[in-house]
Amino acid sequence: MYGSQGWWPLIEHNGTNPTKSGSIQGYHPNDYSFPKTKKQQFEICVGAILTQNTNFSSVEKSLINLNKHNLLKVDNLLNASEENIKQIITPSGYQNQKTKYLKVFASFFSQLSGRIPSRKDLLDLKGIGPETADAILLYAFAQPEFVIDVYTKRVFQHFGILENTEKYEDWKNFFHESLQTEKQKIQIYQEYHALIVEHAKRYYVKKPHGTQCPLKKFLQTQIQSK
DNA sequence: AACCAGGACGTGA
DNA sequence: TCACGTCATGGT
Repeated sequence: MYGSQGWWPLIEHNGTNPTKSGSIQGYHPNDYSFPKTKKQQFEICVGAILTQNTNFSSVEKSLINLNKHNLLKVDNLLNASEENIKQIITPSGYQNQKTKYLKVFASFFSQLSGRIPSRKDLLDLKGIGPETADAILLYAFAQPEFVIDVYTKRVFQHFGILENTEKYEDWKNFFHESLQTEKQKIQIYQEYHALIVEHAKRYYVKKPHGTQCPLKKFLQTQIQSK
């Protein structure tokens, strides 16, 4: 129903017909060949950190600001002063801590020199938790790591699939086990998470969550009474 | 005007 | 391990 979501959005790309509106027109539906450059790869990582507990439309402003100052290049971000970065990423909030997170990650990223980071190495970085690590791995490095966010939990706990109190890894295992396809796995993981977010934004923001959810038509028998 | 957004960290029990 | 407070801005 919603169609391809075109995640992860990029502020500059050569994709054709970005259909989704937004301040950066960066979505690229049905094109899973991104990131194409190291700068785009780094931009996705920066966006994943900036979007923690923040609306992505606010993150877009910060990303545009960063790009305007040419700070989406790793080396330039490493050389920038913290005060400068703080001011530039103010629109997306938490600028004091996120500036430090970006500095730490930029240092890590530059030392990768093209290699794919391990999940554990990412989690050891201050400011990178399980969700941000998986978002970076899935969308920036095309690794098969399903992303679990608050929306995912909201939708699937509504139908009694799992409880919100389950651990992050348990939620992730459920999706990995349910999506055991070798074919197009990365695309499916990327698309499915984006679709969950889109769906949850429509039916799981206002409380009580999910009252108008059209999936009830298919899953009603699984709703657990409380 | 209160609520929340594509979380993570630090603390004390 | 786990529950809870904190971090900041901007849109609805």
